[in-house]
Amino acid sequence: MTVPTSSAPTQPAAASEPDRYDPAAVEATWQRRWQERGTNHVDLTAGDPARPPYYQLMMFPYPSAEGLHVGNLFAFTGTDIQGRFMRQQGRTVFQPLGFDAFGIHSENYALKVGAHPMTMTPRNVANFRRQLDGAGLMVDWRYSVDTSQPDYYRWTQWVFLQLHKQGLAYKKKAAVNWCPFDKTVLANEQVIDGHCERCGTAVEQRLLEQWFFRISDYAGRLLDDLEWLDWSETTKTAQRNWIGRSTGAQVDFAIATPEGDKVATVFTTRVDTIFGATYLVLAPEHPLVDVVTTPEQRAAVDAYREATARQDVVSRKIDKEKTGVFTGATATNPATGAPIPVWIADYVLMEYGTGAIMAVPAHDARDLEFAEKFALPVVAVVEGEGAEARLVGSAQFDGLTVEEGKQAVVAWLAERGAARATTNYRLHDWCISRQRYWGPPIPIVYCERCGTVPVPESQLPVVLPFLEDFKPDDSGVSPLARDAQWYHVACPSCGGDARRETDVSDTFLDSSWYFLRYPSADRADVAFDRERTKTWLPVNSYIGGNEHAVLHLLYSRFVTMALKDAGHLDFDEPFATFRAHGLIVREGAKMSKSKGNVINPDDTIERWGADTFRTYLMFLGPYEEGGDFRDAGISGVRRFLDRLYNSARDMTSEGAPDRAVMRRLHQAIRKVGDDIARLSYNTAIAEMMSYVNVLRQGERTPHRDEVLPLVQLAAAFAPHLAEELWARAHGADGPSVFDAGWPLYDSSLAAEASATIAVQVNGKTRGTVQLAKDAGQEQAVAAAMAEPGIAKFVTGEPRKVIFVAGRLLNLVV
RNA sequence: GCUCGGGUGGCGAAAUGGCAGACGCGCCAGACUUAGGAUCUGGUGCCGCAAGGCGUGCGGGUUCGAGUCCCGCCCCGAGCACCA
Repeated sequence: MTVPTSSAPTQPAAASEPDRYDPAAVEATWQRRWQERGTNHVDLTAGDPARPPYYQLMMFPYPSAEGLHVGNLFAFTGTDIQGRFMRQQGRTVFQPLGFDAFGIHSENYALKVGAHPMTMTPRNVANFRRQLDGAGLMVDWRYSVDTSQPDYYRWTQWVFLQLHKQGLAYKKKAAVNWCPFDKTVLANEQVIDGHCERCGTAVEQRLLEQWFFRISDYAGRLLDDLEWLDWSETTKTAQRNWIGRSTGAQVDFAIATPEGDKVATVFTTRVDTIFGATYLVLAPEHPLVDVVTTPEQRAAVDAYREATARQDVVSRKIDKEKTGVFTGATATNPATGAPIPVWIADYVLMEYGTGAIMAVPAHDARDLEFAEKFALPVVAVVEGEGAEARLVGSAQFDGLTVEEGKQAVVAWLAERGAARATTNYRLHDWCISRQRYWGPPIPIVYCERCGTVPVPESQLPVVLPFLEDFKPDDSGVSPLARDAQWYHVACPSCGGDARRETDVSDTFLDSSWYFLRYPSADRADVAFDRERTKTWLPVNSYIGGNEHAVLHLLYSRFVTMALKDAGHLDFDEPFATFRAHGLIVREGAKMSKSKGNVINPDDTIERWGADTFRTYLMFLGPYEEGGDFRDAGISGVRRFLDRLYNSARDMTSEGAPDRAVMRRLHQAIRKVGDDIARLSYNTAIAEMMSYVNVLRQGERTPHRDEVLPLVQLAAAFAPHLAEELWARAHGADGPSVFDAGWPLYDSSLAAEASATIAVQVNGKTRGTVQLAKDAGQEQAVAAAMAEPGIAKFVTGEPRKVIFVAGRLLNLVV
């Protein structure tokens, strides 16, 4: 009773043999049909008010030459299930996908294999498309992006100009992280433990002119919104750590010099300990150092400053041994009036706070280490630990708690104009300059007469020229400078001789706004269309890896806020909901090429089928925690899909469905729906397996009404198989199973007639009794006492009886 | 050091304070088979013949009842870190 649907020849089987699930044939058929029928196409006007728009976003991949990684597939499948499920729930789902094709990664790979990124990238993208379609993702490719194409990066450059217009882009000569291997500047976010995130080389300090974005201006907003954003807690925590708010106070210390008093302002989070501040430390680069240093100390101070300047960023932060030099100057502690010495030391950083601290060695480990090394006084002003801590030796503040002390001391100092409460952020401005080739040229022109001139929007894109030799060098200048024809340009302002900015922008700028582009990807005249943006954004649901918790997600939020402030958007936050998925490992170990334990999706799909692969990836463990891919386990999922297939093959429409089976079905409808919605895919699959076991119990012939709803439940996980079985039941030309809705849940059908009650005696489970659903305590006790196995533990009258209807009875004797 | 996660059978894992181990892998036994690395059925936390006892990293506590809540530790993973 099956409708032959596959154009691919099925295995020639003996007439007596029933047909078997053939994933390759089913998947080829449906991938073709989806394409022919435009099943994955979405109407971006979202014209049907009964089907409200739902923007489901997945993190677009970098199209590597190696092809799709299982990690990609794990991420995409988990997102795809959400998108397909929402479509079944009646939403108009937009679930686009594109390619993050620019960047050092591609460029380095091209250099390594002697290829050119401009020719290599389209090949890689095509291979990714093939693999992604083979995995059965519900993607509307009509709205895709490739960040390395001029029709995309034209608008990346436009985004730069919008930020520039607002004064959020600026150039400064700065000590930057320089990777001597990749020969480029790295953002702080790309330096891991002093090493380049990409190649692992130790990062050096270099002074270069760089373009920065003033993300630090947005630190407060970026932090505050985390309060209400519906994001994975792990991601929010990572962002909070990164932004690093600390509240405290700035305090002014007068330093005596021959030209009169100078003021050194320090930042402290422990102003309550000011009575214990026994010396002052300035960062070596602090502008006051020159002013306050005495002639006797000048030589020592200069030598120390020079040594610090020579030191690279890495060793300054990693050498924990305290060093420093006395300036010869004396400051006055504004709380005690006592003279305290002024030192310089490289453990105080110019970039953070005010570049100066008051040292309280009694209550700060770093200050203590320094004080001990240089024999500076240590004065304790807090006694006790934690909540018990009280101020001592602090004049009128004695006896206050730390918190009370902070308030009182800052207020007292503020009265004399010597202090003010402030907030500091650890977040640094975002350096977007890259002295590399494979990225969008920063749209700036330098004119001798007009200075720094932004390229007019009408002249975008500034096209990245094809450079035969794009290899970076040690000059600190981008390879683009070598293309004289490109480099020399007429000033857009005066028409005179000018030269182009040769830096390209950071890949993270490309990806900071791609979700805005998707709905308008077909538009050549605007970055993003007002109406489409209004319909589709903010993104309803974003799912991706936590490796982007700070970089990509923070930058996207910042750029969105900046574009909003410029009047281009009317929302602050781009992603209403974000969920971080876990990491996938294999047999307990991280997958890596060097270990040779990488799973090749092509091989796995060929062997097991895409539907089995998808479902198994989701079955490994909790989606948000990741999972362990064990090769042996996949057969269980395949067995499940086989049984689903066989159930549909064998099902009958004669007679009526079984009541008990239908009860289990309705319980499953509810649980699977709830579980998918909360990304608990592994338990959703377990529930379906459990139901199939009921369905096939004793090799019974299942009823059509028992089987088809299961096909719908499984559809998001195994879309090809579900379409096939659905089409066989409803005709090959009928609507897609994804437009057939979600099976109706009927709580009266799901309800159990009787309940199994656990009976405990003194909290130990001694047995169970079967009771009517609405049975009361008396009936429960009577039933329990009628069981000899239970009654023998009950001596005399129970002292107390705990009864939880439908669940448990506890007799306390 | 600070901030988050997480520690449960042989393995991957389930469990609104209410029968710990659902579901799957593996394993054992059986059925069907010329065959089984196919399929189906049953079993499978540990100790014990059994009755029963013991079991969710360790130690306390709250509760009629704790994997779950509280306190103190230990271990694993992630983020931040001379950030004042």
